[in-house]
Amino acid sequence: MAVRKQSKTYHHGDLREALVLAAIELLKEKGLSSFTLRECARRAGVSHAAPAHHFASAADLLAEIAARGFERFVAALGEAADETEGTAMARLAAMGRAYVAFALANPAVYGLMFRGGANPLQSPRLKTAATAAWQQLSDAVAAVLGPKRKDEVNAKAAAVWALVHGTATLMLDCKLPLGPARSSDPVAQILSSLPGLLRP
Amino acid sequence: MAVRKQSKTYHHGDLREALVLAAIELLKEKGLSSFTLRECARRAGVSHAAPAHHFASAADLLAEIAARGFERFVAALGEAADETEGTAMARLAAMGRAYVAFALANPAVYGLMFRGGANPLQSPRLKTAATAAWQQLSDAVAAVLGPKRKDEVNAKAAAVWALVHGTATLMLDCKLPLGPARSSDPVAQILSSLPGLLRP
DNA sequence: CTTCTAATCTTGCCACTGTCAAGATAGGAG
DNA sequence: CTCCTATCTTGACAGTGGCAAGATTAGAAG
Repeated sequence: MAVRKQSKTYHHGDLREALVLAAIELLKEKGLSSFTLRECARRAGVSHAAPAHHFASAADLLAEIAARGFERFVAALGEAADETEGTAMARLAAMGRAYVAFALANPAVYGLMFRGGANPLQSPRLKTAATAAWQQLSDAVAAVLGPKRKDEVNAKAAAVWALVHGTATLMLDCKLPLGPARSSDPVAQILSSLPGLLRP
Repeated sequence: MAVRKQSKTYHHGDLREALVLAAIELLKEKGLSSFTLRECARRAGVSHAAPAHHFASAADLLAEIAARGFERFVAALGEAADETEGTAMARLAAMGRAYVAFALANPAVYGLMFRGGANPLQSPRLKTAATAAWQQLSDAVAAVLGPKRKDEVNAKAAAVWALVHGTATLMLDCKLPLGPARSSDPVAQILSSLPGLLRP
């Protein structure tokens, strides 16, 4: 379905975009492990060597998808913060929930964003988006802590990032509740101890 | 180097073990992405189809390695707890450091242990080790919290797990300090806010 | 409008992978 | 000693990513 353009024209018209969309769909269906450049070409209705003219390698296509994912990710965090009124802590908590929700809604893309291919965060575009995300979270943490030394804000922000990132990856990889007692909403349960993280 | 047994005997003698060792070395050198069953066979000095008699598939070999990794992991956590005298909190902190240290020392294996192959934690052996690890951490958390409802202990333990797991994966995947200010020991910096996690 | 250049796409190939099937070898029970 | 069975080898197959050479066409240059 979707963008399987099967026109009779020799030239596709917008192959690059079609490949990206096909790849995202393929990732959603089969996951990263069975992602294939040739399958993307097939879904775009094009020969197996056509992608080479738009992406230097398969990893390049995935890098593009990771970059787009990170940009959507930053937008989602921003929206969560903007839509939430109340204390700075409430905004931070909303961002945390948005963080995990994004990961759960886009498992393969989230995986690409962090452990993407071999060298992570190398594309300048990806690095820009990652820095923006970090800045958002760091600012939210600073707003909660009030006037503090920059070092301390950074340390706390890193801890918050680790907590939400760990929650997301555990949910994705292991269906987190390893222990016997599983809550109806394990994510909320974990994130409820987020405030405690921001005290000396 | 290592276990490249090149004897002239038609039968290897201990191929299964040799394959596991070769695979672990290969993972250390090249990482999971360029892991290859045929390369393992080559390093064990054996033909490309020989491994099939010991492992049903390539994923099976990796599952074996993940299981062994998880067992070493559980042992490392236990040692960290046993070697540490002092408060329950000190023991928990030591386990957290050991957790991250293990991940950093065995990046590929750690990756296998959690996001291993396709279906994670499916082997019974792996599941046993995972449950043991969870129990260790959960007990340590319970010792810190004192007499509490089981639900609360589970929630807090999950938060602790998420924090250390997130720290480990971020260190592995992104060289964590995304922000500008990087500490000399980012892990210690993050784990220093672990105590705050255990307060209502 | 014609021509021609450069981008795009196809076909065909290579080395490599995991897995299967069939034959070679040898260790160990009887 | 014989024979059975586990182990290992050889050879094949479909599939992959990447490269090279040719076909096709869009769009600029004249």
